[in-house]
Amino acid sequence: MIVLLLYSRELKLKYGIMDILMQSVRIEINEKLYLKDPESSSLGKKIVEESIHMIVELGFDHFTFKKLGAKINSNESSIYRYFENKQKLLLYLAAWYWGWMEYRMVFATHSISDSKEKLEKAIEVLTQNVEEDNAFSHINEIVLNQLIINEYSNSYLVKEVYKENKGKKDDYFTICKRLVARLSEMITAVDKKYPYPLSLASTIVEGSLHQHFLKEHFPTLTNCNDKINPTDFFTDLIFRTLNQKN
Amino acid sequence: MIVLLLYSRELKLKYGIMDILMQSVRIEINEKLYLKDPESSSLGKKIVEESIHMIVELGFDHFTFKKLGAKINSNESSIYRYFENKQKLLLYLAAWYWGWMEYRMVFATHSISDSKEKLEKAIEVLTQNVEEDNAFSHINEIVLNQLIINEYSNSYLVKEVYKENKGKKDDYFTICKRLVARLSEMITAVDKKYPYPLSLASTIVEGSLHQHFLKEHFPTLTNCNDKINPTDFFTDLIFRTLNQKN
DNA sequence: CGAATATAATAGTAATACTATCATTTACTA
DNA sequence: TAGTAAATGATAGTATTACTATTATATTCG
Repeated sequence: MIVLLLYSRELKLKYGIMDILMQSVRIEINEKLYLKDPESSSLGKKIVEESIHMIVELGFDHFTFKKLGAKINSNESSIYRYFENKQKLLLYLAAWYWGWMEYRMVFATHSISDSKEKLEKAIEVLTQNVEEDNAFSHINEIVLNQLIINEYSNSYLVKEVYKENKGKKDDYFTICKRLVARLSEMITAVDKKYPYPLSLASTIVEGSLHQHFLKEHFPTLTNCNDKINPTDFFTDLIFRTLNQKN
Repeated sequence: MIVLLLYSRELKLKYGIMDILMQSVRIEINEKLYLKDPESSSLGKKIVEESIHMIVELGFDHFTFKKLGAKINSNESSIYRYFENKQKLLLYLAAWYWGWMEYRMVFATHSISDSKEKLEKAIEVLTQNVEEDNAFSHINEIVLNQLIINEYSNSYLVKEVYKENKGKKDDYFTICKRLVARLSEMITAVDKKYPYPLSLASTIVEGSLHQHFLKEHFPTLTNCNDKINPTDFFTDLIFRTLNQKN
């Protein structure tokens, strides 16, 4: 869930309302993903902040707590007090990412009453490349977006997750599930008769990451490039699909 | 490429033509993926055969050459003579899988002249769950299909691949690229004006794996289940999308 | 100021991902 | 059929990883 704090009138005047909101948004994350809340200390924040850069740089496989400790002038053992292991840290980052995406999607679509427009906006938010960091949170969203594009599958392919937590596995993905459910509802609002709203929603969410990945690493497998982006492709796809006159 | 050997008339009578073809099909795999061709010896075949089962059982992360050696009554060091490391072995298996899919797709669609029918058949072959093993090759295709569903992303997310092989990285995926290109052409044949045939093709190919994965591990994120399968979803999606009358 | 708490430093363990060496079996050839 | 090359097996060894445990040193807070 998202927690909003109240800010003074002065602050609201100084920054825009969106910025204020961003500043005060806190993305709530499943407690089982950490041992000690990284938001509760400056070391914790540094761990999260720097791990994002490091995973993007080295790839998840070559990322270790020891290397991270060295980089932030801290110690391996200290990092272990925040996260059980690096898989949990990755899941934490993924949860944060989905929470943030959900927040942006809900925020951007909330005031739109036309269902088509609403869905269009949602797709835009979900499939766009993140190009601006809100600069309030310690998390660099641009780099985090890159991380998720590169490693997203790791975050749910780690067999640990669903072996360790039989029955509870879904907990880790509550946010992502909620996001897909919301998108699915928007699809249904546009076309009540469409029979696969959930599959279409999950295809948009993960297909978008995939197209971004292809664009970067295997450009011959996609039409996306500097000019055409995944948003164009998916917007076109969804509106061709819904409300057919057959 | 696919190599066909010639068989005697007797054999052709004994088995059907498809079976014969299957028996004589050999999927050619990039030589850089192995040190010694595993098809060239019984040990090599055992390595490939048993590794598939083991990776599905343990998950790729917990799979090791030592464990595999124990299982096939061979030695870690012997396996290293066939494959540089387990990542390469996974890439080998993925290459085999895509080669086999391409073969099935080409075979199944070759004689169809109507472009819609052709595309429909291709989608069917690519998105269906593999339920029958051809029983000729030593590779169990049902289990391999399961492996690819579980671990496919590993096979191209391993940073090694595109760090080690800058510029050459695509080589490992030639077959997959060719498959997507063929599918893309079939899409264009149905609708010459459709602007994203490559993206649509890659979305089908990887989206199908993803839907199979969700069906199994996160059923609330998909409409696919025992009755509805990814083939239904994608067939519907593609034919709604192409040849709109707008 | 003292006590709790957080962090750092160090050491140690078991597993992994290899490499190297040498012994043995098998296959092939003169 | 002996003799040799090639394939495989057995064993050992190394560096790295993913931790756990222990103890020492800061830092914070009542």
